[in-house]
Amino acid sequence: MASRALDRLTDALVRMAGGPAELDRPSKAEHGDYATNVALRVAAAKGVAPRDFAQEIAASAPEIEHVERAEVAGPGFVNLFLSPSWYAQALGEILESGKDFGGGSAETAERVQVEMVSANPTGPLTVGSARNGAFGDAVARLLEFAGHEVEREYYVNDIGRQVELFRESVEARRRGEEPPEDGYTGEYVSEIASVPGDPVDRMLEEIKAELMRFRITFDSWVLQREIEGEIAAALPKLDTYEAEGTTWARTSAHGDDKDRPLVRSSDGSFLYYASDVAYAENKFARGFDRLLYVLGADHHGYVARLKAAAAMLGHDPARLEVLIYQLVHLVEGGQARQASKRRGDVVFLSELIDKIGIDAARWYLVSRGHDQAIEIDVDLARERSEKNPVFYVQYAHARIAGILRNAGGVEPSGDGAAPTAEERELVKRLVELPGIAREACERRGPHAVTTYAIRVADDFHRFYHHHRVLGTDEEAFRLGLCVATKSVLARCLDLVGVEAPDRM
RNA sequence: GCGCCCGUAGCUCAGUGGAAGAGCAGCGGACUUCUAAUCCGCGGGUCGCAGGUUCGAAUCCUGCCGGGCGCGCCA
Repeated sequence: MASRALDRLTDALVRMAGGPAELDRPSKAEHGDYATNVALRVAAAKGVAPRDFAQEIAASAPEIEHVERAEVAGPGFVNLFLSPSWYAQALGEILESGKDFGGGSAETAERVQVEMVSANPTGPLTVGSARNGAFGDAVARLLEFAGHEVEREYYVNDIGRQVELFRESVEARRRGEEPPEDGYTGEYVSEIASVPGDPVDRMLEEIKAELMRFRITFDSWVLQREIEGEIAAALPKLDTYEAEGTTWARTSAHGDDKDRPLVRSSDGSFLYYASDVAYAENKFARGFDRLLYVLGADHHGYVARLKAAAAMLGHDPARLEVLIYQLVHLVEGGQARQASKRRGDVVFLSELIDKIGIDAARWYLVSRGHDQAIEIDVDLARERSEKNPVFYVQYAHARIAGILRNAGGVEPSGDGAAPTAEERELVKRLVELPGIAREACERRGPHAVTTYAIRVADDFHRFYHHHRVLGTDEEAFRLGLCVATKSVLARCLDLVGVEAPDRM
């Protein structure tokens, strides 16, 4: 947590105790506004009993500005009870910060490249690619909000066996013949076949349009064809040897579990790892401070070899970061559907969007930890779309917009005489945003944002139900709460690429 | 066989050393109101199992069980 109002409390406790302090929100109201473990953390180092030390802290805590009283609890927690002045200050600071509230947490701004989606142009985007994009784009947005400069890139595998197989499959269809062995057979193959032109070019255009519809815009598109020409220059920088009639990269000496072949024995053409190396070198040469690769769990074996490439090329492997997300499994009609483009038995992003909408799709795909497999029951996702948490959060935003539309000339303010329980909870929730945004960014975990947004909406709906805003003695303060809450909700939604409607 | 990931309420999942949570599903309540797509209440747990570290473990370490993904000339 890192709002200024919170930081000042933490700093004061650190000075008082002479050691590290953390503030937590207790689950029970009788445990105060905030609880600190400072006595537990420091007592051991000082060689005193935790509870005794906690007593000392609790006794002098009221000397800290805005601390009304303090109690010792459990093994040595200190529960802090804050005065109304703290809430006024905290809310005032949020209003003052406006749209910037919670941002700019980066200590040093970096140039970061996020390579994501990069699906082969051999078929429409699947829900797996959608998770890649929703996750990668949310991470990119978090990085930008923290103050980093981000470039989004899509790597197009426009050459190689798969795209040739795709071309042959389409051409076979045009001639009315059976597709080749292991060829592509989906319905979309027929559609591509029915219009003239190169199937790969056309597929790529469809992917670009689909991504735009999904609100993901790329700054650059790199073709494997272009990288291929840089392989010859990159390979000499590697640690290689000849064996079995081919050239190998000694990646096992750099953390990989086995070496990787660079050249195909049969015809001397470059293999995929050679392109990986050249592409990584190409990225580093563009001067990025950090390279993020967003890959599905079925590519987790790439982590070690990509880092090995960075090391062999003379770069710090820590600057090359691979973000792995678990796969998206689909269930429809009680049957699992495997994501395989070649068999054509797969749910495409377009189908998911048609059924549950862009907002729900983006929300749902980032709202779980990236290490967690997502199981989507396609039928159920549609039926329950109105109960999707995204609507709950959007509704809170729209409700506030409604209040603000009806508001007269009263100026929103942080000053309130004696905030009620619901108002206190809401303010404490809002001041969490900076910490949530920073942690979500540093851990590359945007799902923390959606989890937090639900809590904010929860606290607001509760406040709304218990207290009228307009035409009350507390109108200025409550309007301030509304403005701040709307801003925080809008920020959270934007960070995951979901719209914040003013009306629903 | 080896590597990565997962195992928390009936279901879907948050919670990476500090007092076990949310949503959905179930049951019962609340609309002369700034939006009832909301709110209030109730029930529900050997945090996969067993050890270890620690004042303190769902969280860290070891082993095991169960599930997912992957394991050089495809990308």
